[in-house]
Amino acid sequence: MDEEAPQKGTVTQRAIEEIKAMIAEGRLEPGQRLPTERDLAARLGISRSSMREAIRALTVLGVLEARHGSGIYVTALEAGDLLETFGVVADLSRGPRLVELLEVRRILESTATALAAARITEDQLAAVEKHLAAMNATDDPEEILAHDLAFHREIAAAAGNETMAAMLEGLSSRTFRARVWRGYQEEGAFARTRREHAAIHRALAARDPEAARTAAAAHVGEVEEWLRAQLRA
Amino acid sequence: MDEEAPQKGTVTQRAIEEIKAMIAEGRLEPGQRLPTERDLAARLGISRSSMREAIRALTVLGVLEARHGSGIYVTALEAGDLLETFGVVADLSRGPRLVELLEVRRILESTATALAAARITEDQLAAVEKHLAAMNATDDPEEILAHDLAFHREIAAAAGNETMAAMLEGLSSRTFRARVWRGYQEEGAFARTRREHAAIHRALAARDPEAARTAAAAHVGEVEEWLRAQLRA
DNA sequence: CCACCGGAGTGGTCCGACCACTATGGGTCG
DNA sequence: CGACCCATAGTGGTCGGACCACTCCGGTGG
Repeated sequence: MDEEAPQKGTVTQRAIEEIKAMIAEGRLEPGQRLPTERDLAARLGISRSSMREAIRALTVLGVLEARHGSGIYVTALEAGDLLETFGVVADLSRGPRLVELLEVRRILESTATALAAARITEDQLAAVEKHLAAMNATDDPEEILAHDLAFHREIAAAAGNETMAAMLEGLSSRTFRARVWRGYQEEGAFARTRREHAAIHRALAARDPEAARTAAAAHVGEVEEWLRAQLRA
Repeated sequence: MDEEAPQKGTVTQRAIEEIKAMIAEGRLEPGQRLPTERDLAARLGISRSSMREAIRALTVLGVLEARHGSGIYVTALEAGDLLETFGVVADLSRGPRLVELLEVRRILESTATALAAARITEDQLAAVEKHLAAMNATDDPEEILAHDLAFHREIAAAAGNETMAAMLEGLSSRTFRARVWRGYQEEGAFARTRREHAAIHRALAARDPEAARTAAAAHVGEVEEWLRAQLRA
């Protein structure tokens, strides 16, 4: 009864599944510290090298966190931890795939903005306004970009769904870099963006979900259309 | 001009960024074969062990694919490749996070179903009907589950957005397992699911996007509500 | 011409050593 | 007595080399 020889795939893959299972079954709680690499390797009967590969894999997935000199820990398993990789996906997508990604973003962003309009608090609204004002007060592209991102991040947070907010975060980084490049080519893009942001803010302040949904959809759709046109060229 | 000492983070992390950059900048095309592990390690001045960790990390992200005895290749970078990890996220999410995930699925699934209603071809509709019929013809939970998944997969595919379809695929595996468990407890769940599926199919056949959106939202919302109730208990 | 087979090359695994960092506890100084 | 400092044990990080398992291709013999 020695439970040998499952032997499916690589030993590293097996180790990954093993640790995932430990977490899924609750044998490992969020924040908890794991045994040492050497222990884990011995326990599964594999070498430390292979175990390290497994740990590294789960680290990039945002499931584990290795602290040099201290130990390996399970992350909080919050949406932000796990969906960080989502940004990588967005960064590596190109062509038609990028348009699809933007379409997804349009759907989620418009819904999130609509939810935010219904739920946003005064404090959160003030934060949104702060970034809106800062965005309009400068013409340094880098700074505008930062406040633009923060603007949408605040709104997503106000929607009350952390998972959705984390996904939107990932869907934005690449998108926004593209928009900067866009500003280079198309004059008037900044002014249009400013109007769109103002419309979104108006809808939020008025607590009007439908107007917020429409404004957000138009905002993202604008970029989407431009990207579609670029691909045809 | 020897370009030394960036030295940020671990060498493995640097290697990961390096390869990601190669792909992002187009120096590596989808499907292309990479240099050998030994070459890559030498090129970046790191050990093979560290390079292997980097490769393993990008492998689990669906960016690279290692073929034993042959070489390392860049994947097609299709939505399905990159979003496979999305399922892991869903599997490891629990409690409130799971409800949020389901909320995201409701939004995407309803939109996808609406899009499908407008675009679905006769062939695709036939495939949907096939799974609907098969689902109703058996009472083996496993088989029902399989056809249920396929039912929604066909619809997502008909929506014409591969990225969205891949995300929904990841959002389903965990969800559906939960529903099976649900069937154990709540009588009538199967019958209700059957009605909901029929409503979705009706909307698709009628090419009625709004009806499709509503039916799909209700379908997912049903599970969502049940899960919310479970969490309160 | 084809089937077979061998070797070269590749990823997969393992080992053992050492480095870099952290945390802990005991000793020291104020 | 208390706060500080530092030696040290333990942990993850890196390295190099050895060997195994598999794939692929070209030569060889039928």
